[in-house]
Amino acid sequence: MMKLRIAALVDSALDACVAAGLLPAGERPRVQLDAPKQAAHGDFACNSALVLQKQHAAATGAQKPNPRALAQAIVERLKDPEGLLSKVEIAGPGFLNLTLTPAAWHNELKSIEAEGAKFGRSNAGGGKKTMVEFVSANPTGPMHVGHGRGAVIGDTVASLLDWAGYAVTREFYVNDAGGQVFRLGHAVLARATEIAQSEGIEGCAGAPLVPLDPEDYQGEYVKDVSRAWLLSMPANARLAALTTPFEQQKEPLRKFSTDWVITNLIKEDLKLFNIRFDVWFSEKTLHDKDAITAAVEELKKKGVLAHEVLEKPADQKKADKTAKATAAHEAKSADAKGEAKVAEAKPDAKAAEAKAAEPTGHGDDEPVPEGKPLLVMKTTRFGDDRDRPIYKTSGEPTYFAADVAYHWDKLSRGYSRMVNVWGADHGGYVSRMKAAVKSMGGELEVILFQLVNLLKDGQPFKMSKRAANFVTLRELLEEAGADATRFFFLLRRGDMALDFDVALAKKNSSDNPVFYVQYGHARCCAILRKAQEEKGLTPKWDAAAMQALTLPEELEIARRLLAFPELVASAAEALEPHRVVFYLQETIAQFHGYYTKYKKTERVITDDAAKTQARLYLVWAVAQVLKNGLALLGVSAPERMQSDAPEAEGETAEA
RNA sequence: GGGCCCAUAGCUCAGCUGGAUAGAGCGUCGGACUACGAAUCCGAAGGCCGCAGGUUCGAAUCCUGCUGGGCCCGCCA
Repeated sequence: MMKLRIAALVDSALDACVAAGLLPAGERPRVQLDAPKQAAHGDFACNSALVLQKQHAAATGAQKPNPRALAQAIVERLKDPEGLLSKVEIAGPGFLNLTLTPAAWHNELKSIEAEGAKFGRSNAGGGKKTMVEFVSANPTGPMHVGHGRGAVIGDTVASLLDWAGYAVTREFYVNDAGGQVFRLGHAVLARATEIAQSEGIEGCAGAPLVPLDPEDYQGEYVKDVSRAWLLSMPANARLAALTTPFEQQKEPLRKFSTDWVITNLIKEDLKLFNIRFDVWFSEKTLHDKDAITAAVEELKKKGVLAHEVLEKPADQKKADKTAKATAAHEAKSADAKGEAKVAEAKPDAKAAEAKAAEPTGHGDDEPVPEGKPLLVMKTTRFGDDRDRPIYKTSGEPTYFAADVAYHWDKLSRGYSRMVNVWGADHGGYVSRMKAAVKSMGGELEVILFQLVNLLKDGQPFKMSKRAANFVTLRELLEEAGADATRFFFLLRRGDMALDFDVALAKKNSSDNPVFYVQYGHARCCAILRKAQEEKGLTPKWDAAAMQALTLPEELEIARRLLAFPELVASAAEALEPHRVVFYLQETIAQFHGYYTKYKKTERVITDDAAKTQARLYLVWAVAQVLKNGLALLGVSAPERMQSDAPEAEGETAEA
């Protein structure tokens, strides 16, 4: 990377300053080069003289720091054996403004051709074993929009880390243990007895109705599971299954139901999104192989466990809390970490509030006996505000305990970097889990993403027929298409709430950011096509011809394209995929500007062979970088845009 | 009551881990095609970077305290 080469030059100039006694020996902040906003400030601005002004003063015995003098000393010692620099200026309080020769950029552009689809990758991560755990939706129902955002952020962060040279594993933690999955099983049985009567499925006659419990999952999809369950067995076995008490078949029901949901709902949706997981990790296997007791043993050795009587949590507005809990439950919120609720209409919250007022006897948990000591993890020592129980009064492990065991497992599998992607509503879980991982000697990074507001032409968007309160992810995908959905989910920083306008996402015009970028790519392709068809020209890097790239806009584009690998690396480090989105938008905007400005005077394809060859290569390079960036985001880069004919509704699909 | 996140142009948001005169899109107003894709571009107007302190060569960025908004605060998962 060009920046690193220049930084190295400055660094050795600083060494020379040390040798001359102008700076103290030893550690110093690394050389930082910024891309200046002003073109007049050159290609890179270096602040070393400002950063080191005090050390300089101390070493030279000067009364007052004099950054410009230091800058001067650096410039005098700056060696440039390759002749990369055309101008070095001291500016302002003591910046070094460095300008490269056009030839330096021309030569560097060759790397885009050399690396092709890999341009943008680096080995910044040094092959470090890294896990990104994301979605981890409960296998109890369809994914909703909040899961979608988590899925796209997680997948793209994983890609970013991969591009930045980490050895990445994408993992889905399946919460197939605990109370919720049995509620699904019970719902499936109950619905099956309904269907057996209403749909006259063979071999079911005479089965009594099992009533659906108010705590069971109410969604329509449960009937699909029930139907599949009945059809999965021979007709002559159905009546027996329908009449066997739930308690006696809860485990097989659980298994069938969660498997079905994962296969037919979750995996299907992820497929539409083009997301593949490397590992599906079942929570149940942790229980089955006693991983929790094993993890507890480890924690004991580390001295982070204790027996404690837990106090009731601090006072809260009770009415409010009950209302919320009910509302959330209504919409099925006892979900694992992939979730961020879709903004829901106020009326529902109101309804829930009203509901909470009546004594519905809703309580999915038995009263907890107080005053009994429990085995807890001392997470407060690591920044949590409350110690967390490992086992419930009933003796069962808590969800937290399983998660601790799970992360212990991750650590023992050798993941030194662990990233989890959670919805903002799990914010309260972060410090606890970080504390737990820290006590086990690891470090956990958590990306918390905020909720999604679905809009259509600025108005709240509603459509769900199947899942009472939520727009499902699949509905959104069918409405907006995978490309637009992915792009829109990445359009904002994760810690910002996101307004997702479905109407905008479908629009074929430049106010639709996905379209804008894809169109830009297609436009470049159109130029390349024309050159091929009319002149038989193929873009390729040619040292002699490249000298024809002299327009300032052309060099700016080159500089921007060549900064792509660095951008990817820093976006990966910050775990911020939205940076790639902005980069792509800005890059293509710059190209459009250049193109329009010169379309009458300095066209790409002319009779000037060298200019044509050089510009063709530049256009090709723009397309290649856009293509790579879009690939990184999981969005297609079409070579032609579909015409906006009124009947054409579909998504432009291209790999 | 406590914890996490957010506050930047009329609206929606960037701001590269502390750099020089704070940027983009939408919206408003005014312009540019006999086409290598006008599905685009150019220009203008628009700012107390929520408020008040602090840190330093230098703050939208870091620290503290306020104000306003979101999420959360079970032995549930």
